[in-house]
Amino acid sequence: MTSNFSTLILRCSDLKHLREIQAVLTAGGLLLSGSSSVFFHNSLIRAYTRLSSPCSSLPLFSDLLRSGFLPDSHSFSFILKACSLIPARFTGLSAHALAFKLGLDSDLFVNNALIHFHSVTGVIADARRLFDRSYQRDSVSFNSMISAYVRVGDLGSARNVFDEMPTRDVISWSAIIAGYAQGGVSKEALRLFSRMQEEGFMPEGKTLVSVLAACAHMGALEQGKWVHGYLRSNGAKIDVFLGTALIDMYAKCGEVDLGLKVFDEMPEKNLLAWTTMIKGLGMHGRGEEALQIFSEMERSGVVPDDIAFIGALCACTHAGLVDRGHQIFDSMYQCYGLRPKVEHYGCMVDLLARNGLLNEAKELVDSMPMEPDASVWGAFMAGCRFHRNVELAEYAVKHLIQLEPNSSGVYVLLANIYASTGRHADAKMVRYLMKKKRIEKIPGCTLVEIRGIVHQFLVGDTSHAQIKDILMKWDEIEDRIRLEGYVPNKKEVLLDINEDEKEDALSRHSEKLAIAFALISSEDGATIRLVKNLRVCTDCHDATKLISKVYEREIVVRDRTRFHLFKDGSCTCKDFW
DNA sequence: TGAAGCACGC
Repeated sequence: MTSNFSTLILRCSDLKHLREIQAVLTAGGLLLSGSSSVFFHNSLIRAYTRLSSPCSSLPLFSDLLRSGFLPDSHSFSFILKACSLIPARFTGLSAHALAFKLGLDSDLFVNNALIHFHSVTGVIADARRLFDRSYQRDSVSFNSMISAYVRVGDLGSARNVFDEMPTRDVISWSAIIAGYAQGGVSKEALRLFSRMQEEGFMPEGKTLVSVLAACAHMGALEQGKWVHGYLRSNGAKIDVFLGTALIDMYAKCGEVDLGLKVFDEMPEKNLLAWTTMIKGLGMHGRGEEALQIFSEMERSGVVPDDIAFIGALCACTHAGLVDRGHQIFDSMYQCYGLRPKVEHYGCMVDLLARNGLLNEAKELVDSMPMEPDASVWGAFMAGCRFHRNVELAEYAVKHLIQLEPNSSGVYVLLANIYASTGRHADAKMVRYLMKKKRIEKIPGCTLVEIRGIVHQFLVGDTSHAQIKDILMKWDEIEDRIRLEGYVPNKKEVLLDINEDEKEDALSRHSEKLAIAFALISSEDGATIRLVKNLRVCTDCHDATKLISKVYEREIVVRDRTRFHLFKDGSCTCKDFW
């Protein structure tokens, strides 16, 4: 009978069924008496945790203690897992104390569960102490420690543990790759992924989700496609995690239509999948489609959360859909009882300000129920720059500088506004202030993938092996686009230099270096894909439009916030960004 | 028995 029930519990795949089994066991008096009592409690605790209901596990553990039976090492490892998931620090600490009293804390499984529990709920030093003192260790102990460091963003320590492991397994590799991917160190994540394969490990779904995130971050389309192909050729089931990661990768690598295809083929979509698709379309300026998907999501019964609303509002911003933005913003509370957060106000201010409704944007900022943060003022100020409104920009700057006194962005934006409206003395003053406060500009950086290898260019970069050819190519490009009407736009050059030098500085923007390199290194007619860390500057935007025409190339540029597709001399952003 | 994965804002 015991084994019958245990099989039932083990195979149980839904909560309702599990509760029914528990009721039968209780009614039959099997839970609180007899030799199988501890065993049944353990199985139920484990099953509830596995079915994502760890809160139902806690009372079972208390019942076990009250009944007078002594929990065994299984009980402790299962309840600690539940406590890690909730997370329930107090119960976990009590379990730790009891395990210590019973001498079970040195058991390998219990100790590993304790390492995990402490790393999730407490101080990482506690987890480390348990790891260092453990009587015996296996790969799980090491893996738990790696992920503990990854969780707090301490990649150096995670890597040390990884390097010290006597034998690594797929999970060790997945954990360290996830760490680099989450920390934005995408290049190292991809490098480790190749090393993992060289050492003969087969990646699993969870590994590939992290790899795809790294590809998305870097704009490494070829490598991302390789992962997709790998999944297909292995007949792997694309679950909601992998599907979402693929959609995100395709969208962030400039191929949002391939993302749509993955999305349509997904048998099951959760809120994250919908949100990723909405945001992906929005980034490409396809606001109408994004909002259609948003409505479809609502119709399918998935309830949007505040992040989904950010996606929908961003889509309105990139497509200039002011009225729809207002409707969606209002529906947050009216339809779902969600109070807009400061981020949603930020989106609305962005939407209004970019569309020239600066006064309306200012009214919204002034009437917000919470203090506007730097992103709200930043959005407002970007709108002021776009529409060259110096007075309102200065108003924004006063607030922005208080909130972010050391951010270079504010100063750069302000100096650009002054320069572009002819107030050169003021622009100079801002530059002087930056120098005095030792605020450094974030250097512009552009990535370009050529045949699966990602090359990086910084502004004024001369470190690339082919830099001579690249600069020569730029001279040729500039000659050809000047014939089409290109005039270097010196207004946005911040450096305190003469006019000729300004042109020189412009021509060394990382985006131009990357395009010149791509033109040398890729086949005629191949699409060029760039990823930038900042927003595209006006001069690069003008130049790129003409390059797409003269060289008959499609150029896809992902900047800090959205995509630009340059083709035949124009851009999908309609000069609006 | 245990350990690893996805969306937003800058």
